[in-house]
Amino acid sequence: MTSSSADPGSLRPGGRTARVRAAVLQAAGDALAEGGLAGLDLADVARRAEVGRTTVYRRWGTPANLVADLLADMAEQSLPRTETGTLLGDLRANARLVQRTLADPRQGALFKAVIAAATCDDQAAAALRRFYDTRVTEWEPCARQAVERGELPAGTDTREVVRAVSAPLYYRLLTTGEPLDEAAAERAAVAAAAAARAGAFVSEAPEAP
Amino acid sequence: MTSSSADPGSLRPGGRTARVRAAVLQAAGDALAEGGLAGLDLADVARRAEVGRTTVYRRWGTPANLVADLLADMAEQSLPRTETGTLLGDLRANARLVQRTLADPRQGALFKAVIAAATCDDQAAAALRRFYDTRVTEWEPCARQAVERGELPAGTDTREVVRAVSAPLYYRLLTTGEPLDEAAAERAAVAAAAAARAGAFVSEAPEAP
DNA sequence: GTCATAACGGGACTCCCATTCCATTAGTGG
DNA sequence: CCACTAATGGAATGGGAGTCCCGTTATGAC
Repeated sequence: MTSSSADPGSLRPGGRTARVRAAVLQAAGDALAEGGLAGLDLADVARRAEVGRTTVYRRWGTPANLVADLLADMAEQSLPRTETGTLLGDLRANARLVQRTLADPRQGALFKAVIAAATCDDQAAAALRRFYDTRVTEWEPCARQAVERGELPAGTDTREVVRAVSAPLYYRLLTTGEPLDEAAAERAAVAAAAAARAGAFVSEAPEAP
Repeated sequence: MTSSSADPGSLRPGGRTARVRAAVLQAAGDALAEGGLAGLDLADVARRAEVGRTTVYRRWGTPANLVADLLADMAEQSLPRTETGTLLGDLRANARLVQRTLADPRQGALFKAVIAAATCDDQAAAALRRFYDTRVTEWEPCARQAVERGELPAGTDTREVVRAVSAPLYYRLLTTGEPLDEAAAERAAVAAAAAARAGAFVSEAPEAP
C-alpha cells in the first residue's frame, strides 16, 4: 500500500485545511481561557470554530492533543527580547513580559490550562517543554552577556538564571490568589539577579583543572 | 422542615462514615498519582475504595470536590519544621523537604494533579491556597528569626522568602523533564537566601515615618 | 437494649461524548 | 479547465459516566 493514512492535514495543508486549523486553535484557546482544561469539550470547540465535530475528532482526537498543537502554535509566536545593557535591566524586562502575559485574563487562564494539560498527558508535557525551551533560549543570552561583562561569575548556568525569573511568577499564579502585579515582577527580577550575582547558579568549577 | 440536608457525613461523622471517607481519599490519591486529574473517575475511585458509586457521587459529586477534600486532609498532616540556627540551614532543610516530596513518584504525581485541579475549579483552588498557607505559616518563622538575628534586612516579607524556596522546585516539576535532585534543592535554598540578604523581599520602608 | 433515621449500596435509567459511515466540497497536479 | 482524491460535515450508532429510586445497614440518642 502507498502512504495511506499520514494524519489528515499533512497532504493538503493549504487553503481550507489551514483555515480549519486556525479556527479550531482559536476556539480551543477561547474555551480553555473560559473554562480551563475541564471546559475543553471537543464538540464545543467544533461548534465555536464553526467546523464539523467529525473533523475535530479525526484531526486531534483528544483534548490533550489539541492543547499540544496549540502549544506548538504558541511557540512559533515567540517575542524578541529587549536589551538594556545590564543584567537587572534585561531580567526586569523579561519579568514584566511574563507578568503581563500571566496577568492578562485570557492568557493567564490559557497558561494555567496548558500546564494542567501537561500534567495529564505526555504529549502535551513534551509540547510544553519545547515551548519553554524556546522561550528560555530566546532570553538566555542576556545572562550569558552578563557573564562576559563580568557581572556574573564564570560557570553560571545561564538558562537557570532566566528560569529563576519566571519561577516565582508561575508559582504565584498557580498556588495563591494574590494578583500578579508589577511589584511581583520587580521582586522576581531583583531576586534572580541577586541570586545569580551571589553565585547560586554556578554549576561546576569555572575552568582549569 | 428540620435540618433536612446538611451534606452527608456531617451529622454522623463517626464509625462507618469516617472509614468510607478515609478509604475514598486513599483511593483518590492512588488514582491521581497513577493517571493524573484526567484519570480521576469517580466510579473508578468507588471501585478502588470498595464503596458504592452512589456514595461517592452523593458526598463529593465532582472530581474537583474530591480533590479539595483530599487537600484539606493533606493540610492537616503538616510536618514540623527543623531549626538549624542559620537562615541558609533552615531554607536548605525546607528545600530538601519539598524536593524529596516532589521527587517521590506518588507524591509528585499527586501534587501535579492537585495543581491541575486547582486550575479548573474554584473550590479546589481555595483548598490549595489554604494548604500552602498552612505550609508557609509553618516555615515562615525561620525567616522571621533571621530578621531578628540581623541576617536579613528589616521589613523583609518573610512569607515571600519561604515561597521563593519552593517556587523554582515547583516550576521545574511542572515545566521541565529534568529530575528534581538534591542539587536543585541546594540551588533553590542558596538562591532564596542570597536574594533575601540582598533585600529583594523588602516590601516597604522598615519603620518610623 | 431499643428506636429513629443518617448514611450506604445495588440496579435501572438517561444523557451526552466519541466513533463510524458515506455523501459532499474543494485543494492540487495535469 | 478538468479529473482525482484529500479533507470536511451531517447523521446514525454505541458505550460509559452521572442520576434517581428504594431497600438495607449501622450510628447515636434515650
